[in-house]
Amino acid sequence: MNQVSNMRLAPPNRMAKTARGKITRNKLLEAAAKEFGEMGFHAASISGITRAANVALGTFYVYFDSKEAIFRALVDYMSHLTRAWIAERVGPSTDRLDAERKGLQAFIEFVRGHRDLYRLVMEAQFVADDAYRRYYNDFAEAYQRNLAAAVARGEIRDGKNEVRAWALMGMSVFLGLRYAIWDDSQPAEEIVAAMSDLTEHGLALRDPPAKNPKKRKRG
Amino acid sequence: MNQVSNMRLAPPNRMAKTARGKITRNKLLEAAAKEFGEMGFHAASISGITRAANVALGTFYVYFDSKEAIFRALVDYMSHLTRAWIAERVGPSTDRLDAERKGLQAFIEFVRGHRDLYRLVMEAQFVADDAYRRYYNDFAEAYQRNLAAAVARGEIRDGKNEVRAWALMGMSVFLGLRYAIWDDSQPAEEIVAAMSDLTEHGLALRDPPAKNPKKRKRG
Amino acid sequence: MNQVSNMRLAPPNRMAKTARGKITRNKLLEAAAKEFGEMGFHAASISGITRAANVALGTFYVYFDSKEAIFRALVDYMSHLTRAWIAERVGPSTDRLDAERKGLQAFIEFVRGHRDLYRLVMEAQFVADDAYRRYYNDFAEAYQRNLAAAVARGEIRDGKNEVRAWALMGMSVFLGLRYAIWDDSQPAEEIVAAMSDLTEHGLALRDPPAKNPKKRKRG
Amino acid sequence: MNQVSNMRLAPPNRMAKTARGKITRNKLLEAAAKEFGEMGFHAASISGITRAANVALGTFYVYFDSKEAIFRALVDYMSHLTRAWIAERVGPSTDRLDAERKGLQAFIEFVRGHRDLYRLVMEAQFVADDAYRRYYNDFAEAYQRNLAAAVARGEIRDGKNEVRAWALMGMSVFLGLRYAIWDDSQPAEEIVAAMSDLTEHGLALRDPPAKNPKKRKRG
DNA sequence: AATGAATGAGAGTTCATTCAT
DNA sequence: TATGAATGAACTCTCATTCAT
Repeated sequence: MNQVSNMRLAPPNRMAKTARGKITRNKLLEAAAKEFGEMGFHAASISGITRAANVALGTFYVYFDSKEAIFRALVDYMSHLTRAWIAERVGPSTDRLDAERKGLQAFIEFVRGHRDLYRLVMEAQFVADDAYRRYYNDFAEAYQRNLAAAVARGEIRDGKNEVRAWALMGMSVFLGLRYAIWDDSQPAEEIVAAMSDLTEHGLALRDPPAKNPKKRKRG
Repeated sequence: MNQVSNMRLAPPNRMAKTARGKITRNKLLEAAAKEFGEMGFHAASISGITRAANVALGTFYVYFDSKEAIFRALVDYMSHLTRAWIAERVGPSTDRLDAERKGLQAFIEFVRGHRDLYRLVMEAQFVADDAYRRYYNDFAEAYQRNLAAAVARGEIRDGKNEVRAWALMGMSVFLGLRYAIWDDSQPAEEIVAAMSDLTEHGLALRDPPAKNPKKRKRG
Repeated sequence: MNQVSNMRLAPPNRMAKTARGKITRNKLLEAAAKEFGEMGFHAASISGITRAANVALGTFYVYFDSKEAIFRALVDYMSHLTRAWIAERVGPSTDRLDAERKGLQAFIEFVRGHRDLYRLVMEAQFVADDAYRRYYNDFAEAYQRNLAAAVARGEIRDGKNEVRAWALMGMSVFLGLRYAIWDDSQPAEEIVAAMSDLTEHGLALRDPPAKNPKKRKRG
Repeated sequence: MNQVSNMRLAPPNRMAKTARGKITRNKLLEAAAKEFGEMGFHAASISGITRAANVALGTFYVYFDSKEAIFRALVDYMSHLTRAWIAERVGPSTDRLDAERKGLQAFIEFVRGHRDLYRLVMEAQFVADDAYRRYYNDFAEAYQRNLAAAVARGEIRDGKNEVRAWALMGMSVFLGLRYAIWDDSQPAEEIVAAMSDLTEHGLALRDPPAKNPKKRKRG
């Protein structure tokens, strides 16, 4: 459950100067992740966080400027964490369609394993809009680049990659919400298979229903 | 901008019995929609709402049980409003792919015209999760039914319609966020065209990359 | 001791709309005057004020925006109170020197009777500097006008009345501090007599020390 | 502006034993003078002081017992500084009226050059009342002695010198506030001239309005 | 002598909700 | 139906001070 303890980086704000300080700071980050994730930003309280972290109330303000500041730190951290997780599972140089499948699979697994933390990202839209936008804009840009590269390699059809990136992110996010956060009973593979079919071949019939079947050579 | 005044229904809670009462209740709903949309649930205040509605503070509780109650009423109302708007623009019996195009177009237009109100729906996830789930579950069910019917009619390929429904909703929502709420400068038609291409034909090359390049007709 | 209950005006901020409201507001003003006067601005607490006023904590903020706001209200109020007190005792149309005597006498009596309240005015310099300046600037202007009028009437010698006004105010304030706030054992009349002698005739010998001692009648 | 570094004395509290210690202590005093002067006692913070002094927070308590302690040290120091400055400029043995003029001139110049530090003295009334009283009592006593001596020398009229001392100090303080701290645009000489005229000759006409107008030479 | 992490009491302020009128 | 005064729990944040290193 110790979802934040494996943070390699300790996001800025007010850095600790001693080892003890770093430990305390991390305890606070972990406790905050838990509190925010479980109760939401507004229901979470600083005193709850410090209680969970086993430090005095004032200690919080030694390391963070405000409730919002630690929240932002966590959102930014999640950005790295999500990307790292997915990148690791997608691997370096697969073809795009395979990467999509692996990416969604990794994403769903990630959300299932970090439900609370992911909730926090979604709530950022209403607490730290700029951090939220940054999170998805960064993601979208990388996505777009990957799509463009795949087009260039002749792996996928050409298209408006920016829109595609946002559409694909939206899919993942909603599938994550529905099949990871709300109900994780279905095997990720099934979700992935269903979505892959959609994203790869679309809804349309391969040979679109022709009025006059004879005329058809193809689309 | 009087977005709520044309509410036909006045959602439950505490119905007004007199004409005067109905007017007051509607003033409160409108004011609340504006306040919640502009400032978010937590930053909005009852006193802000009553001030905007030009009634005394106590009057609020004549018509609504709590801050959350009026918020829920608005979320539910939005559900009807969105669906009505889209249904009207998609029309009765088009083929599914066309309906998808029209539906997304209508959705983007709707969000662009009701930015604040739509924000409120998204925030529901953190304020009234059940209302939020209901909102999307209802949507997803209808969506699923439509897809199933289209499959039955032989209009689209078969597939796991539940997943498809959530994926397609996610696309719309994210495209709405990106191209309606954050930046509405691009013509909706372009977004629709780009997404349609994706949802209809997918990313994969029409003739999937053949082992033997000779066989390819186009690439 | 009920020093503020005889306030006729209730300074603005957030006016009460009902009789009950006015009463509550005045209770708060009285309690605040006492608290600020006795403990000083920083040591005084809102909860102390509301406790003394016998209302709930939140009630304070129904009538005042902040701790500073009620403090300012009291400073401004003191300005009126002081002036009214003195004006009443000096009477309408005496000659200037007599007015000075009566004014100082009234001032010392006022400070002796409103020690705490007067302390509050002095502290304003460090809490609400603008209110403090306004207080003395207003006073100084009136003073200056009176001096000018007296000069015009041939009652007193001509001179730079602005400087005179500030100097005379300074005298009064310090004598008030020393002989009213710190130690009120000496009869006001004696202080007044001593200061009048100074302000009327100055320190210099009546016949200024002549080069030629013969001319001196007394020394 | 290094106003405190030339402190010869380092007031008690906790003396430094090493040269390094003395330097640190002085850095703290200087930083505190600046912080208190600029922001006032309550808005100033120990951490602000140590930051300005470029030492760690804990170091403060090596040299001073408390925030109030260092404040007091500065008030006492100011007492010496003010007196020294004025004494130097008034010189040893002038006649009293001339000394008054020179004294006020020196005082105004001093305040103009040490605005912040002087502010600190005034605030002492609300932070360290005893130090404040000591400050002015000491001043008043010296003043009184000077006046008595001048009376004895036949330089000035006899009168109640204690009251005179407080009155004259009040004048100076208020003129300093008005013409040094709030607005220093007017030449000190003009202020001094105007006040000297008042303190030397008073307000009254030289030949007080006689019953028998014939005797009047002027007015 | 110097450091800086840790403390925790206490402050001002907000605001949904209640209730007497 | 409408009012608006009153409530008080709960919150975030500050900062002088202590103490182990």
